[in-house]
Amino acid sequence: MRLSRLFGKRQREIPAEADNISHQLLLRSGMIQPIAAGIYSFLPLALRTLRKIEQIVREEMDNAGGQELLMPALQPLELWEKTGRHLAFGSTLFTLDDRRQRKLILGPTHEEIITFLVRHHVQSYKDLPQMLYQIQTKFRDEPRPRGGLLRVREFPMKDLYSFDTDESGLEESYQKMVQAYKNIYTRCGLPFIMVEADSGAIGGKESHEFMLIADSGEDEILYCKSCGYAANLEKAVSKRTSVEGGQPLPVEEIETPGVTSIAEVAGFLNITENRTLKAVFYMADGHLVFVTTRGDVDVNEVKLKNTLKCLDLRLAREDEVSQAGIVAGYASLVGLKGIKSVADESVTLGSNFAAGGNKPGCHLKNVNYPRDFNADILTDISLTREGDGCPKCGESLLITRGVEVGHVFKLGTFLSEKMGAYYLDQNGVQKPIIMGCYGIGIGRILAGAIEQNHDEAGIIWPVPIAPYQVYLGPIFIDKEGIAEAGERLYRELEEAGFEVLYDDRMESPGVKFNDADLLGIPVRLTLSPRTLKNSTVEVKKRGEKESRIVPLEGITGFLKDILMKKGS
RNA sequence: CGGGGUGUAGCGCAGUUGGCUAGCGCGCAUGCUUUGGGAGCAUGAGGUCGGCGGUUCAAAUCCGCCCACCCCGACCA
Repeated sequence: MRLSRLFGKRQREIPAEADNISHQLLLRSGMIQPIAAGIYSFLPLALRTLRKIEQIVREEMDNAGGQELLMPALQPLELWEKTGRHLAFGSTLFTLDDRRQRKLILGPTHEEIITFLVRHHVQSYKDLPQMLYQIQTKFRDEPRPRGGLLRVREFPMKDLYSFDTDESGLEESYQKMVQAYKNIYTRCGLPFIMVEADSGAIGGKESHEFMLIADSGEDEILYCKSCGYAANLEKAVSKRTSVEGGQPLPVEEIETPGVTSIAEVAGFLNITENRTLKAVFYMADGHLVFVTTRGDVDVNEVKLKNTLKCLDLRLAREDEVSQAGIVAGYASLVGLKGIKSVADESVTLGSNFAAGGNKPGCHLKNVNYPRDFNADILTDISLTREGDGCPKCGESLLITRGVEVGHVFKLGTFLSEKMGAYYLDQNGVQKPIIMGCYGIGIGRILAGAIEQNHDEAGIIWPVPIAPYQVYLGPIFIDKEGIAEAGERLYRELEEAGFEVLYDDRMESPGVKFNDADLLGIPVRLTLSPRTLKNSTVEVKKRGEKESRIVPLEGITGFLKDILMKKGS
């Protein structure tokens, strides 16, 4: 490709709207163009990288036993009403009416469609297992698109669905996909981490996410250096530790006027925060829920939401709390009746806690579980923090940020049951098909790759997903045979099978070098009167400081070597 | 949806106590001179000042309503 003809202008200045690095570089390099919030055009350069990522994904899916197909983006809302998932997706679902006022949606994912398909084409255990996938555009009306391609409303995604007869089959499919995913990120040249995850709106049981480590990532990951445990913040658990509080003593009332927060209570009584009980109030699908934890523990709202099995969860407003007869600042579960309650396990890990007295200006000392209070649900709803003990080995957990570029779920049978996707087993017994689903955000890999691989000057593409492998930039192109030599070399490289971006522009060296750096093509070739005189060319790898002079004779072999080399 | 911010040429910005033909840098076009890390000079093209309405002799500038986009939070590949 001739740079003079390449569609998509590079920009010298950082676009004002772009805040994070991949967004800035994608815009500056002329790879994407926004048209509305979270909606972008992919220009030729970006599309080449996208296609390369897709190809790697496709090969790994095929290798793992997947079959590619293509489902419609346009889906009847009816299908979603059948599974009830239109409620879980809520207004994230793009909806529209056709000319007969039939409700349609733009698919945010394809479990409904694929299950419908499979229901019609699978009858017997002999038809299973199956792994079906597609690479297709997904639509999600995200509440807040952000970060360029990191979070958008229309995006290309690979989604594979597995169908098995039993749990061990699902486990096998799941492991095949995990391995395929690992292969994909490795082949793309992108360091990743696999973490335990919450399954969110998709539903289901076990779930893992694949993260590209990057500071701009939206997700927080807790991980253990010594045993390898890693989990998304919303899923992470920690080793729970008990607080020494001594033998249970009789409950005692204390006057605590104006003392409401945990910090104030602890200070007033001269005890540590983990010797108190915290009360937090949520509205779950419109109902007030009393949530209590030990004073040093924060609530993990995702865990709480899963525990309550509710669709909508938010902190309750003051008026909602007082309407329920609760005295904010002095509340506890001691003697409280008629309100749904959830307690974190931490309330059992200690004794003689300080808690609210359920009347203004009053707290209780020596509150003990379960002697003095109980909760409808006792479980882990704690927010794990950096420094907490690893649940597996007890070492201190570390925290980092990542960009989620893949997510695998064990779905089980709830979708197949709702959609009527059954098979007959060897004994002629009808059983629901066991499902798994596996997604990769192709466009997000592109953005994540830039987040991971850049410097002040621009992008540094890993070779396997670079839009072009070689940037060929003759300088002083108007001088003694340079243009001709450039054209000759361009032709030679293309004939040898290299993907070459040929900078045929009449520009100063500085302009060309800066553009080459911005675009991040892995290898830069510079042809100049100086090098040409000795029948040589200057070769510089994008990620390296030093360049070297190489004879034109045999240049294709030389390039092959450095492009193949690992880590380049 | 809550909180914050911004809309003036392709990009980055100035101008906003109302006042002349709306400016600057980059980029773009033409010409000459240049050229190993974003060259110089000259000439030139390019604007519904986010939109609608109002106030006024006069609005980018004041008032009202609306829209769009960005950032922080609740959600996700």
